[in-house]
Amino acid sequence: MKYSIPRGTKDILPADSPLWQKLEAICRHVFGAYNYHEIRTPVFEKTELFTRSIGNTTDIVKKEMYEFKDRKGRSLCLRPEETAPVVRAGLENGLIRPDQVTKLYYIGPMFRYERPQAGRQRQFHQAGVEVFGSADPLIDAEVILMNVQLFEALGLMDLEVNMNSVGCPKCRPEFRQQLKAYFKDNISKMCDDCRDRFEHNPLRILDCKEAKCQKFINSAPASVDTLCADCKTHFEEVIKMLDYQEAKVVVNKRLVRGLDYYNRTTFEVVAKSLGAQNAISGGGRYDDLVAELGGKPTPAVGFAIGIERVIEVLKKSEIALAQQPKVKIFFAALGDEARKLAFDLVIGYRERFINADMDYLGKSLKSQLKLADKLGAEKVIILGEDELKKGYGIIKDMKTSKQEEVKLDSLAEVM
RNA sequence: GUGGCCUUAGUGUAGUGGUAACACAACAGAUUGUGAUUCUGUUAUUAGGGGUUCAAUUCCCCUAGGCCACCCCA
Repeated sequence: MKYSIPRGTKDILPADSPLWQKLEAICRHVFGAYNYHEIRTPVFEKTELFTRSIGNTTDIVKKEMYEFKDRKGRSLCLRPEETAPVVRAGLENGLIRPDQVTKLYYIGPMFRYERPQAGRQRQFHQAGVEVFGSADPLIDAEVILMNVQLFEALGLMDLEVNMNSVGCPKCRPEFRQQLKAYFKDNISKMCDDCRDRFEHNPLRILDCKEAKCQKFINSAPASVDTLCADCKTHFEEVIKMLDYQEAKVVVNKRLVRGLDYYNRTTFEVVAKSLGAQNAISGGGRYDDLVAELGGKPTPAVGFAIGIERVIEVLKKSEIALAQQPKVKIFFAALGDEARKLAFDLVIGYRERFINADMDYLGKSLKSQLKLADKLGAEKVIILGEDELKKGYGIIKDMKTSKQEEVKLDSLAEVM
């Protein structure tokens, strides 16, 4: 094959696209019910937007960005995530204001230069929401509940919703210190990755999967125990609201999120059926990002779902696969005269938005009927030279195989 | 970026150091204008490049891609 698809990307073929459409429609439906409005931003942005927001030390920025220079030498990046672009767009267009609540959602492709694997591609799709302007725990709860409702609406089962609080710039340094103090003595006995994390990002040690590290991690201090008074109250309020709504959310003290901008509430939903890359959505609060990107200090919360991963779960669980549209009426014509008439009639049906089709290859009647059958046609109109001469066509019901003769001028009204 | 497995017709799979098999799909036909069945036929120089050999699809190396895991993340 001379041309093949770039590594880590996938074509979404007609067999799958109805499922995508269904998923997107349900996202819009649920987000709409919570009064979120769609925003669409460019797939590329100035590189600096991402280095500022996501954090210079994260893998995303260090080695996963599709960066390029345009013809004027400006450094641009294919977006690896959409929170920063939404903040940028919201600020630039006056949508985000400290004194009002703004609710936005987006659906679209993201790009990260990673080694492909199950549930991980270089171009993948996310649907996400962002709320700006409120620090109220109700908003944290609302966003989590909306996420849960979305998955329920899709019929997903065996999900686990984890949440945690990572504190704020006031109390997180304290937690970091405690962690480093705790691991200091034993870090030499832990894995290479953890030793690296100890230096650069001690919080990440908490979700290491190595057995030899686990025994030390188990009794490590938890972020929720070192929260400052404000963060603690906030966290408790969120939990209270979720309990009140009977949401099945589990507090997971080990949950750490990768992006630098998160503070206080973080959460993620994992699907047990998926394998290593099993997080199907993730998000949290990021109260300092808007100011970091040049706006007035404005609290915010958001999350994103990984569409490919959700699609995988949907396929595995055999949840009602959406159907391709089927042909309602098919015209089998023989001879130039008849084909011309058939074309005229087909167009007429289509103008009324009735799915109609015909043969374009000059096939035999037998082949045309075979095709009609394959397309799932309900009715076939047979137009042969003999019929044409006599001024009628044959209408055949493909289910019952019954045929009847119908006058040509009433063929436009069969369906 | 690291590691393991893999790469044969449209799809899914056999197989052997001597010039490729099966299933499904697709297309065509079965006395010439009627669909799901049945029968027949048609459809591949075995990912690309290099090497070993009289000879490679089968052995070795490289490249590309796929799958899976680590890292990380949705």
